[in-house]
Amino acid sequence: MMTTINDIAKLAGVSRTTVSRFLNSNGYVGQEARERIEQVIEETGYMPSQSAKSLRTKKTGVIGIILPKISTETSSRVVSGINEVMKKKGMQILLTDTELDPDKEIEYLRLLKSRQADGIILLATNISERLQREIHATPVPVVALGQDVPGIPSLTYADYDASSDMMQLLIGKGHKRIGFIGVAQTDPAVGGTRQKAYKDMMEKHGLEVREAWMAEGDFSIESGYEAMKRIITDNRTEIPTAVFCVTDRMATGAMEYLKEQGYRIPEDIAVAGIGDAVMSKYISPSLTTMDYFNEEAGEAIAEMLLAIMAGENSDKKNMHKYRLIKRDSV
Amino acid sequence: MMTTINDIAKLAGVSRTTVSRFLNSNGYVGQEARERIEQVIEETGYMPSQSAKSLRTKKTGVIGIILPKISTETSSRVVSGINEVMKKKGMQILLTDTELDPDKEIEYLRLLKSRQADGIILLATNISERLQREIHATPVPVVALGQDVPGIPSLTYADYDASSDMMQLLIGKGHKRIGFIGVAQTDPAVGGTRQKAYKDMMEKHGLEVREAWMAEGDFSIESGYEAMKRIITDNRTEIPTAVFCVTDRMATGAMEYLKEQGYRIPEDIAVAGIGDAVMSKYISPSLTTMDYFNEEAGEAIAEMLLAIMAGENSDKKNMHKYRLIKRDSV
DNA sequence: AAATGATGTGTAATCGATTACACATCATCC
DNA sequence: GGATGATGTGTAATCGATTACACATCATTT
Repeated sequence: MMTTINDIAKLAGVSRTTVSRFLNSNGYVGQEARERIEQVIEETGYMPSQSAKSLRTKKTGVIGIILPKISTETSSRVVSGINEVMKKKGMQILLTDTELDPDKEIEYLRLLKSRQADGIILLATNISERLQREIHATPVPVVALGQDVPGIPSLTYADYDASSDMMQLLIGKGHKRIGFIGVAQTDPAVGGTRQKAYKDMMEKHGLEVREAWMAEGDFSIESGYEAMKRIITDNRTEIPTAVFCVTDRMATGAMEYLKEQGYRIPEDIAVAGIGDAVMSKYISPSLTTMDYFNEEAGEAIAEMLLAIMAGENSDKKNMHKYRLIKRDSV
Repeated sequence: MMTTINDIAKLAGVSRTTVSRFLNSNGYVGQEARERIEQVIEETGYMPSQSAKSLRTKKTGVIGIILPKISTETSSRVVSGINEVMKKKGMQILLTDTELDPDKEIEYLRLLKSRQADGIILLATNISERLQREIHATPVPVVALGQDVPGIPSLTYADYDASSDMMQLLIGKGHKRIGFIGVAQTDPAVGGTRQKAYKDMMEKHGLEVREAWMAEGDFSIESGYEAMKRIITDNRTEIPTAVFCVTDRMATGAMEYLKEQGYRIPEDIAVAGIGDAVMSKYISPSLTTMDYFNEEAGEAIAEMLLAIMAGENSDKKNMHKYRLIKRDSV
């Protein structure tokens, strides 16, 4: 069937040890042997079995990625960045998708362990005790992106600062009644930190944080639409003059509702998002948002993982840069 | 270090054969042995080594995907669909990204072969001789999505019909001067077929196919913008009254340019795209486009691959359904 | 000329699983 | 009560690579 190192050895008239040395370019291999092996490999199209190799070396050349959802813009940018640096090291990427289910984060951690991934990048949505225990029981390096998971190196987005800056922009424009569309608190970064920054900034500037101006969505465009609808219909008299949405998708949904109802953006109500989805530049009005440089973040976390795999004793907690993109919705 | 099947056997006081039988639930395992093994596994958190398993069984439980570009909406939808069906079978996905480089398609085919993927899904951008030869030399099933690669089963989008339908819509609205923004012919499906449908339909309805009304982009939004610009500036007197773009991204770019120049869409110029990018619904005016059901296509190609892996002698060439989405840009 | 080190190659153990085969034991059937 | 088949377990070969170790040859050094 598949040609093996033994076949190559036989055909080239050498021992498989020599073939192995040739393949891995370690140890000495004579000119003659080298040429014969080269030729036989060429003829047969031989490729070493990774399974056999991994069994011996304990290295698979694969790094696992645990994503909350495969088909989101953020995920694909991050994966692209990770891939960018990993492929240079000849490493492949094994993808898993938790579909936002915390149990699956644990399940996939186990799975990647059994597949002996050389390292794991976790885009967590929670930081439960169980998850932390499971990570601890993982013999290969695990790093987290976007969420500060205690005990492991991570690269997080500067959610607090970015959200504060966005609020600052809104407040600087004179807005007093600012609404908020967030997500569930179980997600510490997106649900927790961004909301905390919102509240802190409101209080810091002596502005009222009114429950009725806050609504929760689930990352989807539709949920942004519904959240906005709730805010408007629950506040007949005093509706907000600006709304801070924690994602661009929800901001897009919110804008849809507002436009439908005849509100002018930003004259009647300003809208801000986070994430710089491609779309945000092309909707009308274009959306003021935060660029989180997801692809670069992917590259950075990959570099971190690589460094740790190379033995660097890293316990780093890094924060990634961000950039405010002012457009027409504010 | 890692606990192995031997450790489990020793701790449970049985042979590793029995443990293996327990793990794979084949052969008989007595009640007592079963319980002891169960307990030891629980205690140790043991997970069988996939490398060792694969070495023996020749099955890795991994299927490889070769993508032209990881971070596109199409790719991530397709991958999501593939993942959807693969995970039910306990299969993992190994991603590779050719960055639109035909040589890499071959390189990754080799790589996936050496990693002994159980099957390969190829989202090809070309169908060169070399590629076909390499596929032929691959001992595991290879299927193609989106491109009809001779000699292997494939699921293609109904590019000709979909494009014809779109042209029909445009022509039905009374347009006579219809422009076209395409991509390089090296991509048979997107570059070739869609353009052919455009030309055929023009001719069929006795409409002039003017070179100056056709421009080529590279899938990017910016290239759509530039292509539109070229069409407008090269046709001072007789500009098209409609433009058919082969992707939504390029259509978006084209619309940007038109809006910038003060053209009204669709009154002055109608624009149509293909792909139903999320964005297309939210830009102004919303874009008339074709839904290719990428996620379902991903599921379908995964099912095809699975069937072939299960021994079904499939040589099928399927075509995926599509749906015209009429919105406001036409 | 003997010692030394570089060069080149092979033998055999090993990684952690699966599985064909052999061998017990025990209940059931005629 | 011996044949039969189901149940339960172990021995050992095997998958395809890597690598420690041994050994041979040859050139160079002293």
